[in-house]
Amino acid sequence: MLNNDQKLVSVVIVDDHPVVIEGFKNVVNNGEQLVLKNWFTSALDFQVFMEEETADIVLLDITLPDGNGIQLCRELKQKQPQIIVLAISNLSERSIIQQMLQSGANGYLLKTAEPADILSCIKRALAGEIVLSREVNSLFDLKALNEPAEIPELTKRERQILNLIAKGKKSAQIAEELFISPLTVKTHRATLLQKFETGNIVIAINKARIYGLLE
Amino acid sequence: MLNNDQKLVSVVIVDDHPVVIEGFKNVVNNGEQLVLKNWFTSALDFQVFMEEETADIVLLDITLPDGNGIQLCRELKQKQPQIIVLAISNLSERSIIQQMLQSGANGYLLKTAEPADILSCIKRALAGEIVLSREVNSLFDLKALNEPAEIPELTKRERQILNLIAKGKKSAQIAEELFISPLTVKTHRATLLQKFETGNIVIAINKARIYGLLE
DNA sequence: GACGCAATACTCCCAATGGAGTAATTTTCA
DNA sequence: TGAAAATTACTCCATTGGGAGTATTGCGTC
Repeated sequence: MLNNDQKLVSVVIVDDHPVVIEGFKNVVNNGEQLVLKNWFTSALDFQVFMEEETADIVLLDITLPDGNGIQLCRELKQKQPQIIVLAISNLSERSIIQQMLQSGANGYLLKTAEPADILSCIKRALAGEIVLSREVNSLFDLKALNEPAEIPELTKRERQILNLIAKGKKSAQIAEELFISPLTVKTHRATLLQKFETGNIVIAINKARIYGLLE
Repeated sequence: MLNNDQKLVSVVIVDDHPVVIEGFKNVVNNGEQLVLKNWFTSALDFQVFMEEETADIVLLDITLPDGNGIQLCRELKQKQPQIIVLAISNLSERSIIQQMLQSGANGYLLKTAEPADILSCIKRALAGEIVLSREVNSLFDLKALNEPAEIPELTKRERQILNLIAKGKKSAQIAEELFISPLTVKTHRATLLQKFETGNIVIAINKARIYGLLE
């Protein structure tokens, strides 16, 4: 059902699950004027591609094995602000949605959203709207989401160590694995507790999980 | 590429993400003789359907909003042992794969698996093999996965305390909250570590989460 | 009423974690 | 190239957690 007087809209998908990409292919193919330009299962490949190329819409998973979507979105929007970025995620935590929108995303879609809902969001985002998929919309007020929220910014090493802690490894094991002193692990651990504003590593892990900083 | 002298293989998909279902539709449509019979985004709907109907293959997500796949698989296999159940999941935790296989699943696929890998697994499962997707296979030895694994049986109090620990509360806080001695909390904590066969409470929490013992 | 089990509470001892600093070296990037 | 940030490593001290054991009370149930 192509409308000849409107140009095609190119879409790029970033998600570490090939099956999810297959799913979005279906959704995109059912959308008017939408053409899938490329897809990626890693943040790095996507970044390399975006150095040279562009797209009209990027569907961006926020939890990727080699990077976090919030950061990715921020960087992309700095270089190519005209691109419409729609975050896709499992998480309906208020703070992470906030973070994503404040990083310049044009919308936030849950992976539990129906294809029709996704297409409607894409269409509205193209028209300049900031969009939330239905379930997110029913949970949060878009206006209220514009208050500032602080997700701690972790360094690579800190994220790496937090992930190991979250897997149940002790400082000594982590030190051995990373060829550093247990005392250094202790330092990172302390920094993590500070950044998450808690004195309990289990709480830090929980927050990190919510914010999508794990895995 | 249908082969007329072989009958069609009916597939049912259970996953709470419509996009993932769309993806599996693509994968199934590219498979020889595979026909998608139905799909569900909730455990309950699936169970109701399976009371009256059957299928050759069930692709079963293990994390569902209203149930856990391990239990679902066990129940399904009791009623209809001929059905080939392939678990699909994000988790590559040894213990959960073990648990799934011991609940009668015919295989375990990661959501990060490539479509070709998934089709190959389906084909081999149809031939009677117990299959693991490529990445799982490289991590674990199938034989080793057949050692018995058990979900620990927790008492009410233990589950209650584990939940509080998982929320990041310390023994002292828990004691205060439950009007018991911190030493009693310590005893329960020790019992939990024993039952989960670990010396690290984070690992106990992770296992409990996987087994659906939390919240 | 005897038995099993859950829940309670304690002992001693040692290892691990958390709090608060200081500081050198290496990487990153403007 | 120079400044800022990240990574490394340490000190001292207090609190918490983990290992191993013992023991009492109370509640179902067979």
